[in-house]
Amino acid sequence: MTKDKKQQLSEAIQHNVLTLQWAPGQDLDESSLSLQFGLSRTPLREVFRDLAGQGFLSQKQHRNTRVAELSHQTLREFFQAAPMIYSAIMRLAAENRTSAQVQQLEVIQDDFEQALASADGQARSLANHRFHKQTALMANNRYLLPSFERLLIDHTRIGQTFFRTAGPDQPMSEASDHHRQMIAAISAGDVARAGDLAIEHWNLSRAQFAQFVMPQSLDVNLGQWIQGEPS
Amino acid sequence: MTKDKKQQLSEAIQHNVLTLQWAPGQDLDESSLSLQFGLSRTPLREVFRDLAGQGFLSQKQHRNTRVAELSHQTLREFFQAAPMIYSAIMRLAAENRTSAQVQQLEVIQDDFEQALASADGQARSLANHRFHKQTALMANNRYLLPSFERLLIDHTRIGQTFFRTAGPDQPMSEASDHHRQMIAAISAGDVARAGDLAIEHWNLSRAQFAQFVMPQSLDVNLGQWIQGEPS
DNA sequence: ATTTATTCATTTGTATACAAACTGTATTCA
DNA sequence: TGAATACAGTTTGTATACAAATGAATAAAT
Repeated sequence: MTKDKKQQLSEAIQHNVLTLQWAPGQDLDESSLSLQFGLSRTPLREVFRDLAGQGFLSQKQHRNTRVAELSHQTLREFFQAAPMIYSAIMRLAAENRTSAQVQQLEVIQDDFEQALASADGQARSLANHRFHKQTALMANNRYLLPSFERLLIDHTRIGQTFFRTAGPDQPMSEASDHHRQMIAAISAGDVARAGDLAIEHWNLSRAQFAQFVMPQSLDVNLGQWIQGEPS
Repeated sequence: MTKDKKQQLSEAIQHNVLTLQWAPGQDLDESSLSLQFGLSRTPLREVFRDLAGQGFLSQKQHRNTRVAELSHQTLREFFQAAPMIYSAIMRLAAENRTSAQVQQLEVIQDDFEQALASADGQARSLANHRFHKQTALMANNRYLLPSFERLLIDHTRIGQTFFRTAGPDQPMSEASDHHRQMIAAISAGDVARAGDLAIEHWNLSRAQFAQFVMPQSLDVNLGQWIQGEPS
């Protein structure tokens, strides 16, 4: 049953990071985790390295491994990159998708809608994560993937706040609508439409990001970088 | 003198991969390398993992680590992603550069021109690599960086053919011209111009890519994807 | 003769013991 | 009292021995 312990460990860490159960910047303890998962430190450290490479964790020489930080410098960089990469992924997904992948995406979207109906913020957020991850799989481009995955990690972490608080109200169902339209565009191979939808979908997220950042960086002129490049 | 053996090993591997001294797909041997660098397998394997995460190497479970492959599927994906990412990096470099970084870039460009004057294809190619890597550093965006670095690795590997064969002739000095213009645009903070130059510079590379691919995939309709998306 | 098992050698993966580096506390000296 | 230093405890990094998995070669069977 508990086949691949490394895989299990990796997924557990990813889960804890994405759901903010482990806070950004939080220290990880090798020995306690290795005890907990019945692994020695050697393979555990390999998992740490992989996840650091993917953007879940961060490592420095002779210092303990931490959950990747989410500073407002990070967020600035996020906003500079996200629309472009999301849009490119969506376009490529429309171009390269297979019908099996589209079916899989529909299943994931069903899960997402079910999660929206529930009160479980984590379930909502993770279902949303899986949706976008599937689009990246469909885009099938190894060069874009690592950047996209990094963006998605932080997008999901920031989105926690949003998915946690709200009921099944306005912006939530709007996001779900977008997903449905994306599936249609991808399925039809409508590259331009898929790209536009990504931008539209991402614009919807802006409010929630501002909300997340606001309390902890009042000193920053948000408008300057929320709306695009400083002139 | 030989301070950090892991760092040395990592750089040696990167060098061998980038210069094609290790061919794409070639197997690496843990025990012989660990002997050669005076490191035990544990830290050596950590270096392997890091470099696999960065796109230099590739790993599969219970199989030996290899130099990352360069298939023509890879190249297709390369062409889909490269112009966009290069252009974005160049724009951000123009936006975020510091004067110290610009100075550093000028030093690197001097090296590049010196390398062009020499007959050493590897030196030329690596100098070009360093130039573009510096622009990525200046762009200062952690989300874009991993994709850019992957592109640059394969760009450099493919470019070997080009830099090896030619003398200090037409396209070579044109590339150098572009570099100089990029420095000017970045230094002036001219975001749009920097982005355009990236596209222009990249278009120059197209011929050399076609040349690289041609002999080993005669069965593919090159025109279809060299020039952009299939319609 | 071709396919299917079985064995053995090689290579990858894991556990553990040991070495090096860092962190915080206590002690010394001005 | 305050700064600097030394020391101890903890944590990270490395070496090595051992276990598991793979692949090639041989033997067996149809």
